[in-house]
Amino acid sequence: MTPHAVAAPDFNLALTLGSGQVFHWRAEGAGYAGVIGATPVYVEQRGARLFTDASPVMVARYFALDHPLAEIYRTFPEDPAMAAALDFCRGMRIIRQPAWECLATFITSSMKQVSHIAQISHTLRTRYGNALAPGGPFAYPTPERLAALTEADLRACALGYRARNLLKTARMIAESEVDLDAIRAMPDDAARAELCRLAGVGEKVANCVLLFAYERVRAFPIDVWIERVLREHYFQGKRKIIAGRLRDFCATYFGEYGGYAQQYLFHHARKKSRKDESRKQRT
DNA sequence: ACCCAGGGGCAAG
DNA sequence: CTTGCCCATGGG
Repeated sequence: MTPHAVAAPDFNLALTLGSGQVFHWRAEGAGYAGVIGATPVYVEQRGARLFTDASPVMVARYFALDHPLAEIYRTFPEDPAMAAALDFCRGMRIIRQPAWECLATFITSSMKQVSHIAQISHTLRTRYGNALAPGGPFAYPTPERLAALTEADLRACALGYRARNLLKTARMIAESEVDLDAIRAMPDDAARAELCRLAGVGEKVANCVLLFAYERVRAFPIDVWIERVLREHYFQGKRKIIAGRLRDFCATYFGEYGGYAQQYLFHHARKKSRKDESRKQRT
């Protein structure tokens, strides 16, 4: 049943869900099944409209259908790498995730491939999350629920060394040592510093949470893929690249929607690389 | 048998 | 400020 229609111009649902910002949606029928907070949601795209069984207002907000995409594209720098990424990713949006599940998921993302992050998320949800209907789907487990577990419990979910960090952070949140709601009102730098107090959260993970959960569309996470893109297309020939210099460059060059630019460059680089690999195998 | 993945933390230059 | 090393686990 998908009784509600939502106008969704300049939007590509499949691209958005497959771009490595959220990890629990799965293809079902002609659309996708997932969870927004504590609400099970089915959504499918037909042309410039979404059809969903959930609240249209909630769906439109989650997928950030109010972001002015045309205006965002006008702020992108004009260079070949950015142009190729835009051409490849047109219609992708930076969605608005609940802060805790975004934070926890990116703590588990350290040195992991996208497919395995999804696997970990699924295991945590099914083992320790609340069932939102008989047999699922499941909400992401609350900080309180995870805080009551042992490190061994989490290691049994294939978390490896990340188990310690997730447990520590869950306890810090459950004890109100860090207040995720209060961060919403802070300026970018203060919010980032506050997030970095949590176990397993450094600059990269903090920027992911700022971008994907706190609507800080300027936040620019630098992971191995983005660093590769920067070296190849923006710092060619330079042997030594100071980390701080790289951060300053990204903060200024990509402009007020730098987080969008980053996500387009990231997804394009990842998919292009996979295509290159399969091409290499065929020849 | 390798190599790499949406890193962080800590010690040592 | 920087580099080096360790931390687990799965996919290619």
